[in-house]
Amino acid sequence: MTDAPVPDVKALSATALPHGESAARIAAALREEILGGGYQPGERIRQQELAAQNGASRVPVREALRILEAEGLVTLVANAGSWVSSLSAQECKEMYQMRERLEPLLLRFSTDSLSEDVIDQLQQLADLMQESTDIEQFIALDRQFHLLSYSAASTIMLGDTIMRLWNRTQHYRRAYTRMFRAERDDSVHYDHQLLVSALRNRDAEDAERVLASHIRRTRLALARHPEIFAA
Amino acid sequence: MTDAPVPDVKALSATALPHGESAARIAAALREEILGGGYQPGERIRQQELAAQNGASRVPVREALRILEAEGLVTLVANAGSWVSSLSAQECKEMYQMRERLEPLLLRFSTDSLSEDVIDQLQQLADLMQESTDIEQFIALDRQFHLLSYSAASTIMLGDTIMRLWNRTQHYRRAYTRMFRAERDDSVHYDHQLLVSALRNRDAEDAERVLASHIRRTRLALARHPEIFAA
DNA sequence: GTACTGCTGATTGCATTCAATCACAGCGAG
DNA sequence: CTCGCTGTGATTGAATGCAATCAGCAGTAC
Repeated sequence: MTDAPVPDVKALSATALPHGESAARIAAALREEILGGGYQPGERIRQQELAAQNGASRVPVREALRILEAEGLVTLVANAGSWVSSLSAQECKEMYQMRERLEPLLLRFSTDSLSEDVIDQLQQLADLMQESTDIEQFIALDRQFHLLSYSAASTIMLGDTIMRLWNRTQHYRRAYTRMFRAERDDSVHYDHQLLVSALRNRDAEDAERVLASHIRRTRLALARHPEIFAA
Repeated sequence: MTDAPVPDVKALSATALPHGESAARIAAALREEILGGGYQPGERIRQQELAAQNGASRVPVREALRILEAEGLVTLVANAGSWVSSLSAQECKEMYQMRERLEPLLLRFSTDSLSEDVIDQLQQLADLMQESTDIEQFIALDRQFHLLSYSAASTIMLGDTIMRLWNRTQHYRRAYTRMFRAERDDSVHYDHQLLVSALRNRDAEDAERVLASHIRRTRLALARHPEIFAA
């Protein structure tokens, strides 16, 4: 009972995987789990449990937790444990203000190099989102849309920082989306369409402005629903 | 010769320090060492060595390296080793562009809450810098000046991100400072004086503009000296 | 002389093991 | 009944030891 329940599967996957990537792999798995909603903010993470799930010992798990701590997704307290990070309304607002200034910059870097193909894909994603009824699907499409619009930018830290901002606010964006659907606010979709137009015209200036407004609008909408951050 | 040369001191400090903070402590020590110029970009970091220096085993050292990797100060490659991260001219430019957009925001958050005392200190630091002849001292004062100007802002991720940007570019700022002294460029000092004035007037708009120009000017100056990034 | 192969030492990656710390239940005193 | 104390179980922190991997070099074949 104290041993792993599926030792054969564990051995199978362990031997198939390369030596020297455990920490990164575990971190990636946990990250996906958190972003996907499998863990709630404030939920405790037990090292032993994670180790068993990934067929590894606690040492690489601890390294993985350090990685996610640095990304802000997990909070570690010495001798106490680790929890999925949660945000206050204030912190979330701050991150949206950062996004408001950073993402237009990344978009500018991307605009000129975007292929027509990718812009077509963006158009499709925007249309799909407008017709989407499933919340999880909408969340995924929205993320895809924006990240794809940045995909032609070859940056190091800027893209990375923005990814962190997206990840840390992911849970609250999901909570907000539930509200948004109730309120039937279509401005999000208009923003997306305007963005695609600006990109097609290679008008970086306009694209920056539209994107800044888009993020700002979301920030203000979030501010109107402080109940999301009740914790 | 393979053992630690000062086992007594090691034991002394180990027992005096709390249990459960090793990784953070080692990370902090290595961070200071890198920022202080003790390590050069591209220099290799050996786990065993670091462990011996800090009187710990390699396990917390590995956690510390993961922390610094996430901060961008260290680069890890599986089964190969870890090195102090180095930047290309392109990456450095990118980080300065990020700073150009983010730091004015942080300064805005800080402006209203800065006490007159702190503004006086800023004035003193600006004056000291102008008279400073030692490069290391100038670097330290400049860092103090800007971080102090942000000190009244109570942010979570914004301040953190900016600190990372400062840290990752620290080595190249040091290299640039050597150039700057040769070129006798005083615009840096004028910027600082203008910044103090704006803060004293509580003119956040003006402070933002001055700071953005200040950072932009440094970025352009760095771009004129690509030889700094020869690697 | 050059390219390839196998070996050796050094270094990293991870599992195991033990020590330190904390949370909490149960008990007793006021 | 409330407050404080103590002991036990659970959980984390870190040291040790072994396996996996890599870099460099000697030796050999061509």
